[in-house]
Amino acid sequence: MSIKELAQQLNISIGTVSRALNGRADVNPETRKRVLAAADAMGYVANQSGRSLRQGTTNVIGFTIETNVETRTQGDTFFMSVFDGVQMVFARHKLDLVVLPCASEDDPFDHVRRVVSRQFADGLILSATQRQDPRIDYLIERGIPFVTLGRSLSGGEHSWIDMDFEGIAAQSVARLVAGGHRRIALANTERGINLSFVFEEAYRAALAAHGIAYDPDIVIRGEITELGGYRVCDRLLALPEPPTAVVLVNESLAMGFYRRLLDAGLTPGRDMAIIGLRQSPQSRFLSPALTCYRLSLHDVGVELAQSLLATMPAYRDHYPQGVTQKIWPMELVPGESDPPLRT
Amino acid sequence: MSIKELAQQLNISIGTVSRALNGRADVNPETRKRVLAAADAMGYVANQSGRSLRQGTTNVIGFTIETNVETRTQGDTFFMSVFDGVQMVFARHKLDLVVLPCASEDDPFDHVRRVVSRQFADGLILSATQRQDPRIDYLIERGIPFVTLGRSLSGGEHSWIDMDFEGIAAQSVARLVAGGHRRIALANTERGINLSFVFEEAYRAALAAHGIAYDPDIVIRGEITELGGYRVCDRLLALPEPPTAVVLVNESLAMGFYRRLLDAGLTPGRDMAIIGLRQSPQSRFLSPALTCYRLSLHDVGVELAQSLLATMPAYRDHYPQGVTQKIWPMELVPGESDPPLRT
DNA sequence: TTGAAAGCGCTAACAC
DNA sequence: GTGTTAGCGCTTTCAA
Repeated sequence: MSIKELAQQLNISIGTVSRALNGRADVNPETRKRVLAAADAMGYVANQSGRSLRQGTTNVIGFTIETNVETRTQGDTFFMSVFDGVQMVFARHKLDLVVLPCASEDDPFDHVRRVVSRQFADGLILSATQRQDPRIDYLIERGIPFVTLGRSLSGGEHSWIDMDFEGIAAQSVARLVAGGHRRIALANTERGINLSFVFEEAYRAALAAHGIAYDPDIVIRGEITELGGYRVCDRLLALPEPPTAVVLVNESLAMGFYRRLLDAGLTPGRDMAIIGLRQSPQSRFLSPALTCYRLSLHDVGVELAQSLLATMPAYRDHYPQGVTQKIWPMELVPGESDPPLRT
Repeated sequence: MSIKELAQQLNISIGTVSRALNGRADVNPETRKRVLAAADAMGYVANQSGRSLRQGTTNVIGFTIETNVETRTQGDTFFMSVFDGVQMVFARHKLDLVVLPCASEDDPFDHVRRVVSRQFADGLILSATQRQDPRIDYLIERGIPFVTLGRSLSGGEHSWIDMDFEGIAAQSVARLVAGGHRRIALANTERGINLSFVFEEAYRAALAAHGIAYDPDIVIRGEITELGGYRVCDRLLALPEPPTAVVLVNESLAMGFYRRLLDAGLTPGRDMAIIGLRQSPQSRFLSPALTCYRLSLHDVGVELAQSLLATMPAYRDHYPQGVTQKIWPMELVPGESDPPLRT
């Protein structure tokens, strides 16, 4: 079912059909009605390749995600909600969101390069930004509109949205210090992803602000999974002088952390204070309830979409915000996992 | 950077360039080398729209998922691992996997219709199959190659892969009965999705096989989330005669279920035996460890990809398996959550 | 208000 | 082994 066939059915030229379907003003209302009715009846929808070739735009926005171990074990929860917010905005502009998973064997940079060079999408949303991220430089160089979920040292004037890791680290440390804790560990992710650096820096700054010396022995890096949490706790407990509190870079670690404490005959919270990161369906059902931080992932998705559109000439008018570089605030959800230190 | 420019650079016709790049035999090895080198140097990659328009194929496979509440809140991640397996197979054929999230506000049928009519993809993988699923009939009618992750009453001769819910239900009930349980509840998902029916039927059949009467009061339907599990347990505990064991349609329910028992001063396992569904990162860290079933999601992805390719004329030769209708076996992972009934 | 026609980038059929 | 060219479906310019 091509526009040609549709035009033949109607005894109209294809040009008129195209104009009618695309809402051009210079078309007889009567004609338009006929065209729309026929298109609907015959289930006609414009072929995207033809349209893209002609217009040079795809009406598709790509969202790259990585299907590595860490995303695989916790990513669905996070991204699905973000997608939903993104789509809500795109739907208004008849843009389609397409998720481009980068296979674990594949290199994220090559992946983005392939996507771009095949002209898959008019714009991109990148996740899992690295501290130095060649994808960002590449997209800038190629002039492809994009926004990243996560900061990076690469680029500069591009749009990004990131969570307020500084705020979280500062607030978590302050809360623990107020509870009498001085020996506060950090369970971090492995180096590479930018969040790892940002979070650790903020943690160090927060310690310094309270006059606490940084001790590398109680900064443990591992995989962001339940098992990773188990192992981190294991290493902390094996220290000559274990910490009395820990700040987790990701709430997925909490479950394994709790379990390791229980296996050692210790009680999470009472024997070691724990503050997680994002409130998740799981963290609410931990016992004791995990102290963590709340944000609306749906709203993050909305903001991502709007920031991207703001950088695209065709949509700039609707979103005159320009370049967006936003630290997303998160709200403390006090739990029972970080009581004051018993003296 | 188009093929035309590339050809001009090389002083060769675009036809030859095209043939060289596409690995045609009738091209001078010397010429091919020059073309490939130039393409690489200039970062040329064929425009997908032009190619699609000409060949009528996109080299893209779409994987539809739904970003509804259950997928969004489900703790563990199912799809990322499946994607990874799917991509491994597609990479061999230079096919790109693209995930098409259906927004929670959108209708899955409309969504598939849009995807198809815009000729986005050469083939589709559908998930979250409904008992009656118009998407299946539609794809068959339109002759679009597809495979579903999940059975359905719709269609017939199409390919699908589904988990062995019958086997799980039968094995779970048998295990509990062997432990002395007779009053075995079922925590099911809400009606609609086909798995709900399949699982419940298998549960009833298993009860019957052991001479146990079906009691609708202990079949509770709710949301597949931690909170859903909490609520299911709540309702079961409120019964005049609570069950001594429960079979969960999804392991995400387990965490809330455990929590509700603990809140009531009961011990999961000892006071109520629990068998979950799939082994997930979380279920391994529950205490007592959840008895559940294991499968390789990566392998499911591989099988999905192969089944789809087997139905596509262009790839049929590599995968001569024809229509695949496969019940995926799952392996029992005994935990401590379903001890024998104390007498 | 409509029709005719060019041309987006590409591949394949055909001519040489 | 290479060049030429038609045409995939569509939008848009230009002419009527």
